[in-house]
Amino acid sequence: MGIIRKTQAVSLILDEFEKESNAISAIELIKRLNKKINKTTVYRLLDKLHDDGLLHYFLDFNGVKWFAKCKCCSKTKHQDVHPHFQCTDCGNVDCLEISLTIPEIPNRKIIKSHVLVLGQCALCMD
Amino acid sequence: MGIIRKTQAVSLILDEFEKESNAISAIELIKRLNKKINKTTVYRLLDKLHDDGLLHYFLDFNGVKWFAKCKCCSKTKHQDVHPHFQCTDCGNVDCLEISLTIPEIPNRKIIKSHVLVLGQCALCMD
DNA sequence: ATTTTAACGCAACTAAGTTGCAAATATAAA
DNA sequence: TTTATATTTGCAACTTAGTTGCGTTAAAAT
Repeated sequence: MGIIRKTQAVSLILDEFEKESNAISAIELIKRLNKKINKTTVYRLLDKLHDDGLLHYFLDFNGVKWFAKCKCCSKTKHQDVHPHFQCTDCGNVDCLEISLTIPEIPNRKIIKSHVLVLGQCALCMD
Repeated sequence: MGIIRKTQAVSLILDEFEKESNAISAIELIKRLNKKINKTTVYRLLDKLHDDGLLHYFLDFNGVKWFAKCKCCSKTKHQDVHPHFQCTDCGNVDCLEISLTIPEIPNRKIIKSHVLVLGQCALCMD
């Protein structure tokens, strides 16, 4: 697919990711842009932005889809393979700036892996 | 919660996990036991078996719930923290017998983590 | 300015899982 | 071994997150 036209909806979504350093769930984004963009469009654009390598996504502990800006992905390959962290208290999700290496596993060809860490973030810790 | 009565439904579910060494998705289990147990009951019992430390569960790349026998969990603590592997071809999921250590992260208290690996299993590799 | 084609909004749908409640069944008590 | 009590079950209806089809709107190419 890929983005072809720079529409108003595309800018609105990209704006949200500009002013937010954390990841944003699809649900949250739909809430924020409610009345401005239809949820179908939000889902479709998130997909396209992912295809274009502008965003990456992952599922949290509840199976909900979260999106975040890619720092080093191209249209062809999503290089951004880092763990994601979800706070039990505030529910916020962000990308961890560490890289984990999954060891080779006999008799299996690893394609990719997802690491999701659950815990308390700095703000919720005390 | 916890299992209190050894009912027919409980035995049927435990049987499925006896004859299957891999993980089983809730959906698959409901299909297999269709006509024998209602899906509400299946979900409820899976929850209870999890609470009792007999099963552990995790979400796959599609956000679908999978359950597998615990090898070393108690009612109070789920120790079974190992990666899970999903095959792109056959869709089967199983537990990897390796343990990964998530490094300490500054300013965060880690509670638990999920590692999900996607790839090809031995049977689907050639 | 007109045409072409992609993007959008809406309503209706799907899939996975949950909830409330009455009926059935297991266990405890008599 | 029957009766009483309480847990389990099945059913239908609901919820939540996300998807699909299609007619309309809006970019952008001509």
